[in-house]
Amino acid sequence: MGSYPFTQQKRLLKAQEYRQVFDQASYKISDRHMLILATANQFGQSRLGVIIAKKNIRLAVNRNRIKRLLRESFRHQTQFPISVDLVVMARSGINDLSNTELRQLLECQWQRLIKRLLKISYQT
RNA sequence: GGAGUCUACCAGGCAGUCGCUGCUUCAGUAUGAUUCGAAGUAGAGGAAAGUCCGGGCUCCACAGGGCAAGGUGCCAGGUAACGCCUGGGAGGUGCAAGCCUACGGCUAGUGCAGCAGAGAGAAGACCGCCUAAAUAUAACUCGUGAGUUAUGUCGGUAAGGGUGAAAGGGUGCGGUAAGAGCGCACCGCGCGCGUGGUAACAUGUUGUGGCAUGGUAAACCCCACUGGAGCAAGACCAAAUAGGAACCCGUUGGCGUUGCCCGCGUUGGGUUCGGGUAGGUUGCUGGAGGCUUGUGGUGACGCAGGUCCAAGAUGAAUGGCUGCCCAAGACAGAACCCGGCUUAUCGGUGGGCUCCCAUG
Repeated sequence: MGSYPFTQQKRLLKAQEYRQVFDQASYKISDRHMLILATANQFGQSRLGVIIAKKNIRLAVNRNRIKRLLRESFRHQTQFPISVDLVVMARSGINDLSNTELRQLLECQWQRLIKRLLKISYQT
């Protein structure tokens, strides 16, 4: 049975690491709830960073909820063909989604990303 | 039983499974640090919120005094302290239990007050009231300036009407031309004194004043009290980089000093010190701590004993999924820590008190 741990190595921790993703973002997936930036890394495992602006989601309780759901969904996601650094930026509409809706939406976004990644890796 | 009021408390639960953070123990590589693995254990709130006050803690400033700005403001007590709490007083409100109060000083000064109204602060004559004094006209009487009556002017007047939120104490009697604290009695008010109370204040007065003292100080102002900034405080370690210091090596190197030599200036390499950016460590949770027993106090709270240890993250943990149950889950997430205040909030539980109805 898979345990899917989520340790410090699987997160973006420093401002510099976030900046790298912003500067070299080779893949972008966007809709009205969120924006996902991604870039390939050399660590052998994918890493996640989350940005939720106070302006978009006012209450700390809701910011925590979205952050946790994002992490949980990312933790169960093991199908990336190459290791990538991700930054997920929340937009204000995301707070209207229920837990179930958000989970389904994220599942869908991961599939879109995987397709893009596969396409690139075939070309190279 | 119904209605109300005050106060204390709870904040969905259980099971399975996959994770996250701290701590403890065990095991492995290779001593240790560290990392990984396993097990155990702990892991948001009554408001964690707003950041509105007060402290602890840290740094800065500090001989003493003054000025400015802001805040607080009945009295006493509690407290580390407060703008908080408790008790008391005063005023308002409710049948009551209760609740509310920005509650120092406009008999220090300055200012302000729409509309209405004659007049809004050493006030005022619109209607009304008066003809005593002054004066004008007319009539009459006595007889040449006096009297009486009538009408008016000036004048007197704050009783009555009218305006207004408010008209410069109220009622009665005297008084007067009419009136008026003008005088008196009672009531009210101020001052003084007595009594009770630590005091705010209450109460009495067979003392006194003759009404002088309208409102507004979240208007200026007067009186009393009041250092500043914050954990991104502060402390430590420390790649990089700028410009430095000391020592050593070389001085047989380069450049300049007219060509050469000496000398001088400048330049080099290494080590250490210092510096402090990125980053890291610490501050960081055992405390004005919780629970409980006794005791002092009307109470807030104090004192003494016993017992317990209850989050500590740092891109930031405390969650996801599945199933079951019910009264169907609100507001909402620690970020140095406490004491308050304010605001948000689905429901529910216990206790005290008041009023109404019924029964005994």
